[in-house]
Amino acid sequence: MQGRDILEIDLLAPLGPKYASLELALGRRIEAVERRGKFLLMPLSGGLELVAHLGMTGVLAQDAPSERAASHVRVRVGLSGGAPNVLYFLDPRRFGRFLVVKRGEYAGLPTLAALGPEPLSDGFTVAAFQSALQRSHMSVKSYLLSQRPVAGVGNIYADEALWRAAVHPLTPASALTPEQATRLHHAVREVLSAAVASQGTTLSDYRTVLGKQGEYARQLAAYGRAGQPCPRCGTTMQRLVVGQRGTSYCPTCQAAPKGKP
DNA sequence: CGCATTTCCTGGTAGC
DNA sequence: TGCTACCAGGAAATGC
Repeated sequence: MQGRDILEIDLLAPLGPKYASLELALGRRIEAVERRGKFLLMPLSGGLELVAHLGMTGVLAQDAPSERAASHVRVRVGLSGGAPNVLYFLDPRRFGRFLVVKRGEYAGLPTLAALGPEPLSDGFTVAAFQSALQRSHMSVKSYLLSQRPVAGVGNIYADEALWRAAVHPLTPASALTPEQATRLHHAVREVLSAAVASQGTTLSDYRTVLGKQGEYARQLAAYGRAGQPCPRCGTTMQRLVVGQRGTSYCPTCQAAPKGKP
C-alpha cells in the first residue's frame, strides 16, 4: 500500500461520520502505513491522513471477500500499481472507522488525540504510568480501557494484565500502590508482547492479515474464564461488570480494594 | 472539566 | 427447524 496512489475510493453505503471525507483521498499517495494503539494511520500526500479502526470485527484485506463476507465490505480502495491493487475494508457490525482528516488533526477522534504511549515503546515508563494513574479517579480497568495511560489495551488484555498484576479491576486508579502500578506496567507489557508473538487472540472470527487464527486464546488466564479455576490459586474466577464491560477476575489473587466486598 | 452512562450495530447463540 | 430475545464490545456522544 505504501507508495501507491489512491485511484478509486468507494463507500458502498452511507455510513455517517465514522466514514467521513473519503473523497478527499482520491488521487493522493499513501506515504506510509503506521499504527497507534488500535488505530491504523496512513499519511497521504497533500497533508491528509487516512485513519482506520477495525472496531471489534473489522478486516482490512487485499483479497476479494468471500461470498459470505461480501455484504460486509464498506469501502473499496483502488490503488495504482500491479496486483494486488485493491483494498477492502470490511466492517460487519459497523463499529469500525475509516475516514480522512487533515494530518494530525484529530478533533473528531478524541481517543486518538489523547492516546497514551505505545506499550512496547521506551516511552511507556513506570514513572509515567504511575503518574498517569495518580491523576485518575476512574477504576483502574476503565482507565486502562480509555487508552489514555497506555495505548492499545482492550477488554481482553485489560483483564489479563490485571490478573497477572494481582490488582482488582475496580481499584481506583489513584489508589494503586507503587508496587501495584509497577506490576501492572510490567503485566501490560508482558501480556501484549506475548499476544503479539501469538498473533493475537481469536475467539471466533478474528484472523490475521494472512488469514491465520491468533493463538493467544489458549493462554488466556482471566478473560472469559469466570466460573473456572484461577490458574494461579485454583479459586473459582468471578465475573462482574466494569464500565459496561464483562470482567473476569480471581477474588483471591485480585483482592478487592478497601470498602469493596 | 471529568467521569458515568448511553448509543451505535449485527452475528452468534440460548431458549423454546 | 425456525423464531425471539439477548449478549458481545471500542469509541463517541450525551448527560450530569
